[in-house]
Amino acid sequence: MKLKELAGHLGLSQTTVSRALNDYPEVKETTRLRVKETAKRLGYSANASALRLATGRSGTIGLVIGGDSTQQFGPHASEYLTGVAGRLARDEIDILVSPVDSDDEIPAFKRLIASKRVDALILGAPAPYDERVKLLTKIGFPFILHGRTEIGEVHPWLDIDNRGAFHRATLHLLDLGHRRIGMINGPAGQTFAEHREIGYRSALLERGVAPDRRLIANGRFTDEVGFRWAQSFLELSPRPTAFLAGSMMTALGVFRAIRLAGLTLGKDISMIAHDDVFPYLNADNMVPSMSTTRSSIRAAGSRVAELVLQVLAGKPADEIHELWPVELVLRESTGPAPKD
Amino acid sequence: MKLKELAGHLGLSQTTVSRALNDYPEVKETTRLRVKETAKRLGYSANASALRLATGRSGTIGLVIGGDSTQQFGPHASEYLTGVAGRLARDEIDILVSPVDSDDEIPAFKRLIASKRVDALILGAPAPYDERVKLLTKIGFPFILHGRTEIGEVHPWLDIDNRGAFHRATLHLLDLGHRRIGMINGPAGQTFAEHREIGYRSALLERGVAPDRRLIANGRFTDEVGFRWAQSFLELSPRPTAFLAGSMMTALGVFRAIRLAGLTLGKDISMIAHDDVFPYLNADNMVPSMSTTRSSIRAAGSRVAELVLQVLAGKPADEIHELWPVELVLRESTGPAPKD
DNA sequence: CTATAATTTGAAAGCGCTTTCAATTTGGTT
DNA sequence: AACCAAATTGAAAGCGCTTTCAAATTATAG
Repeated sequence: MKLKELAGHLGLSQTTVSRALNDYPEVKETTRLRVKETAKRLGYSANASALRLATGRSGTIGLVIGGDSTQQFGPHASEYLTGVAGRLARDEIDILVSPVDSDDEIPAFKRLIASKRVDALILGAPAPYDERVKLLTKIGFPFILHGRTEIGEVHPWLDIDNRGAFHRATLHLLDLGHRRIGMINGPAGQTFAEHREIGYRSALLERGVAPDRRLIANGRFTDEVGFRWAQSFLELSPRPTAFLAGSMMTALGVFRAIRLAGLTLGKDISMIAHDDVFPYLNADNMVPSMSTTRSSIRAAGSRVAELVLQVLAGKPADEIHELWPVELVLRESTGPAPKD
Repeated sequence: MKLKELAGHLGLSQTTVSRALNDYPEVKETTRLRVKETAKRLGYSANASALRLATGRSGTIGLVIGGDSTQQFGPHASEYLTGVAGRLARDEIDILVSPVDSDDEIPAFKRLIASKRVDALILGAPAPYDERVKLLTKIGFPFILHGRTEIGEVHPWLDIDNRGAFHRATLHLLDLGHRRIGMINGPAGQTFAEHREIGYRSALLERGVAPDRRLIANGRFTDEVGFRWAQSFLELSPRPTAFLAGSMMTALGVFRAIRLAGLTLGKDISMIAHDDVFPYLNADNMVPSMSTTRSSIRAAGSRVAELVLQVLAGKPADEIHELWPVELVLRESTGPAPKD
């Protein structure tokens, strides 16, 4: 069923039918109704390619997940995607998922843009000097960044206050008397991880505690990484009395290491983990329940989608900067530092 | 940069340039090289919409995740997506992620197809009498199903042997002397969950153990669901001595309930969980390490993508049926049933 | 050297839509 | 009843590519 046929059925021209379907004002109300009714009845749906070619807009937004060198989407990806998809579906915008492999990232981006496959891009997991961001700002292609870079360029972004979150969490642990706080952070080289470290360090300095680089680790957000680092930290002497974990997955590993060492979480050792709010892994339900710095990555995805639409609608880039606060939710995994 | 301009630069017609880029045999080798080189140098990349319109193929495959009534992608989704994306990227096929909301699922499908947005669909998480599958087979639209239905229709599918996996796991527990085995299954109404229950029940019957419906539960794959059901099962008397968990998330919840009841996993209580192989949650690293029925959902995603390409290449539907075996990996969470 | 076949290139139509510009119909005024 | 403005509809061009069919070029043979 193509427009021409539909027009035939109706005894109208393609022009009028097209206008009726697209709510142009100059078509008579009764014909509009008739057209829409018939279109629905016959199951007409415009050929997307033709429409895109004619309008020059693809009605598609590219979602670049995974980012850096990870050949895989993490557990965060699906939550994030859920948020993005939920928002874009409302406007009938398609999502093109790009698992750009880091080898020829930049050329791949250029092709993506040159082929007019997407109207805009949603980028995530930036490095401090992200080449993709540089490229896109240079050529003026619409995009939004989930996260931030250290590049001076003005461009739209949404980020959570990673620095603030870890600053506050660290301060809280310090106020509970902890002095040796192990930090199991995300992958080195990612801006968000660096921000978290900055927050952590600045809190220590504020309270006059010298950071110990043996207590700072980087790695992917897996239970294994959490477990290994926690174990190695616990072998130090004196050992840390508290942990900061970069993700709930990390926390699960740390949890296990603590238990395996015969220690009790919330008593011998405290922990605060960052929680991106996975519906399938609830900090509240753990035993002991987990104190977290919490920020919904799904909500962020939804908002990022909203913002990229605003970018496309012409809102100036310098008005699209959002820094989301991160909650500190105290539960049972944090307690006063044990007396020596 | 459009084809016409590129042709101008080269002093050739659009026709020849198009043919050169698409490796038509009738173009002279030297010109082909010259064309390709110049195209690359000038960063030419064909307008996707025009190309799609002209060829009638969209070069896009729709990925319908989440399926049923879940307004969200689960933790499996990202792994699955990684697999699918990895394979399709090799052929430069785009992925359109469809978070079809269950309200108007069928109309949404019809629109998706009528608008020629995708060349084929990848469906997952079917119900036994899946309307989507019925529709697609009826109208003859190319697709592959990850999972199976009870509908008689012939269509391509790939599934893991859920029945066999749970049959075997249950048999193993029975052979260890367990007689009361709690089953915390996936969402009711999904074929895979029903298959698992069938496997579980048939194993019990084989050993002359009467299934106890109080020991069979359904729910989403979250730690919370696992926790709640496990707790309620443990309150029964006599309580179960073993658990089957539908996912690693479920298992985490069960784990917690066991510990909270003062029991020891692997000694007082045994557990086998189904593991879709998440890189961020390793059954081996748990304490005690978790016995699992294991099947990589990422590998399945990759294979499903491969198969949908074969469907598009014209391979007959009745030749595309794959039932993947599921490994039973025994670790420390399973042990002989305690003496009463 | 021509005639003919084989190779290589080009002109133009068409994919299914939107949109400009022109044509037609309708309604309100004298 | 005639006229002009406003409302409504239509014809046709164009979006950027592929592909058919015809034309031009080159190679091969007589």
